[in-house]
Amino acid sequence: MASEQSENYLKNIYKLSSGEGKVTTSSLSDKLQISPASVSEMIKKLAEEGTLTHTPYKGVELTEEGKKLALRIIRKHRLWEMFLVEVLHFRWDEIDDEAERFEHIMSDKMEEKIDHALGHPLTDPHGDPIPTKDGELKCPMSHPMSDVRAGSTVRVVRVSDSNSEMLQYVASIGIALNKEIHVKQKMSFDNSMLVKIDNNEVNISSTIASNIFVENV
Amino acid sequence: MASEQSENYLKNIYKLSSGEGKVTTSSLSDKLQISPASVSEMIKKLAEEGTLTHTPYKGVELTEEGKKLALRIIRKHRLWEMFLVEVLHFRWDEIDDEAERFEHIMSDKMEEKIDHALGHPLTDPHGDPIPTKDGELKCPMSHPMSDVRAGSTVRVVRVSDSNSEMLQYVASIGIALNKEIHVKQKMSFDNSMLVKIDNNEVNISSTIASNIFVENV
DNA sequence: AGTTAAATTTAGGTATACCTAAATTTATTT
DNA sequence: AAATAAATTTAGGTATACCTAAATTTAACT
Repeated sequence: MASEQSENYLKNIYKLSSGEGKVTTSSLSDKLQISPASVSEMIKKLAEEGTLTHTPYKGVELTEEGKKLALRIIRKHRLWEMFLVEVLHFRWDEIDDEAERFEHIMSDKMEEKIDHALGHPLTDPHGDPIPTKDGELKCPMSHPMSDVRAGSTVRVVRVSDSNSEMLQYVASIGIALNKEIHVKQKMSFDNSMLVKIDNNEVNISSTIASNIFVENV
Repeated sequence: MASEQSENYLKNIYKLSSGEGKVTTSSLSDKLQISPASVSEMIKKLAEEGTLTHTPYKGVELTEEGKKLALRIIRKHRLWEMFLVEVLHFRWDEIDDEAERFEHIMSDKMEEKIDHALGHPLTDPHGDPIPTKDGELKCPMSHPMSDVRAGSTVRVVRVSDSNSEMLQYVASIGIALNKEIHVKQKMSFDNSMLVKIDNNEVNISSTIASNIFVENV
């Protein structure tokens, strides 16, 4: 069995890869808040274990086995989040940290019991799909628009409803479900994005971008 | 905050000390299945941290702070066990290992939520008392079944959770919380007991009898 | 194309928590 | 009281996973 930290790397590589394809050392370093040097080391170890392939100086890609493991962790994370909200009545904004720690120590038996107690839910409280036990993902997984690379075109599948003022603004600039968005440029200074919606160019702040969930098109 | 392993040491020192007073390196080594050398090292570290006092070659004793921490872990362990049985319908011989891992990552908020969801229970599924948040512990009036005289009828209030194999066996012969047991005979040669449970006659070894806690009925 | 900047990797070092083997202290036996 | 046995501690070493600083590779800019 992979170590707790290995699992964490796999999970986050999977998440980044759905927005980026190949995942770089620095994007992982950013996401995990671990120095690039340490990430580089760990990548070497994971490559030896066969959960990912590494092209030095280029990036990493999960193997089939690595993807299975990542989806299994994501399944545990999302089932546990669902459980926290439905059964223990945690608020939405409280659950992520709790699930973060638990996903790695959750036994397979516990996974089953929780899945059963919740009636085999298909999505977590954020609306993200819960992978199956075999590591399959029925509906495509969305990712925050903030993870999308410049040059890509994506389709909106979900807008986080944490803030109604933001929802209204987002609608006013033409963003709606199934709307296609082309990312022209990512500003390095504040991570805002220049995007094209219905032939209009708009600048979107990183805060907003991280609340708009898209799939590749 | 103490590390996960520190917590484990404190918890087990507490458990041993209630039966032994001072706890030795070798008894801890036995209980934790960690070499005496490693235990000795860890003890030195815990003594420096102030959670226990160590008289070299003699043994250790928890400080007030150490006892508080230990009882806090035990509280989390027992609350989680209760939750596993009451809410997720685990069998009571399955829960100990699950709780073992979780007790160390359970946040204070989670502790509160679970305590509330269970209606502030006073004992865990084995009948062991759950310490309060301030680290107080009230033992129920009970005695080991090995002390019961032939001819008495008693009620099970607690089964010591020291050994999961024994727990499973005990469950298999029909012994459960609040179950009534009639002691028919005590064998003088090996101190085993002939008892009646649900109209079945069973022989119980002295080892098992000393791990089943009962009250008179 | 050549230089500079950015990203990545390697080198050397830290902390935790474990191990075996050897040394030391304490307890037991003759 | 001396010798031996048992318990405990110290010494030296391992694995994981992190770090900073230096070296290397790739990308970007005149």
